[in-house]
Parts: sequence; structure tokens; C-alpha cells
Amino acid sequence: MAKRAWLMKSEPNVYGWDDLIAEKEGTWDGVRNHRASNNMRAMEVGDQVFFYHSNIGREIVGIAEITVSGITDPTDPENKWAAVKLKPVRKLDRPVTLKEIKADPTMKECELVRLSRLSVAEIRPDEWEKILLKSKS
DNA sequence: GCCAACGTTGGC
DNA sequence: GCCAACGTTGGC
Repeated sequence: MAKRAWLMKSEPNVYGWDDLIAEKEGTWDGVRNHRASNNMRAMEVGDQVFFYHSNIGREIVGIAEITVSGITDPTDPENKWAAVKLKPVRKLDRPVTLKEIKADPTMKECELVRLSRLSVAEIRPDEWEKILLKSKS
């Protein structure tokens, strides 16, 4: 089964990597953007997710994995928005900043750079590898 | 159905 | 704190 990869943004002072670690499994709800919601609908259990700190830090800090997919947002009375659950996998050796990603001309096309306001973005396999590589340097 | 006004997100 | 980008709302 072809796994896809994603990037999810969260403000660390609201819900950061440490909160996900503490909870062991987090529910990603409250997303009210169609593109982000569609991305979540496309997720499958086992998909890998970069965990990104927006606003404070502006960097990818860790890798998480989808544990439950295709659920409806429990905070949505209309039951029309999607949600997923995810668990932490590991912290990156070193955070990869948005600045570094933007500085790489081959990353211009990724949703993270193109659509800065999108809170749930798709990461293509080659982009995933490039970011991982940066975290090891 | 168009578009101006407004609100929100998130980088800087 | 400012502003650009984007989404939503509401008047016409």
C-alpha cells in the first residue's frame, strides 16, 4: 500500500510536539478549511506526518503517524468536517526550519511553501526525503 | 453570479 | 505589530 506523507501545522503554545508526546495520541480536529480537510480525508492509517510548529519556531520538529483515519470531527455539530488521530514517532535529529525549506529552489512547488496558510499540507515523497536529509545535517 | 468588505491565518 | 494571501459573507 502506497503511503503518502503530510505536514500538519500547530502553534506550539496551543498544541505542540510536547503535547502530542504527553498525550501519546492526538486527535486532529477543528480544521475548517476545505483543502486541509480534503487532505485529511485522503490520509490512511500508517501515513507519515511532519509535525510543524507555526508562528513560534516555524520549523518541523518531529514525525508522527496516522493511527485513525476517516473520522468526522467531534467538534463539528454538522458532522461534515474530517478529522484524524495521530501518534508521535520520533523527534527529528534537528528541526528543519521553514527558512531552510524556502531556501531550497526545488521545494518551491510544495504546498507548505505555495500555500502558506494551509494547515494540513501534502508532502511528496521526494520532498519528504529532502527534508529528512536536512534534519540529519 | 459578481465583487467589495471583512475576518483569519501565519510569515516577517 | 504589520500585512499579504486566502476564505467567507452579503449586497446588488
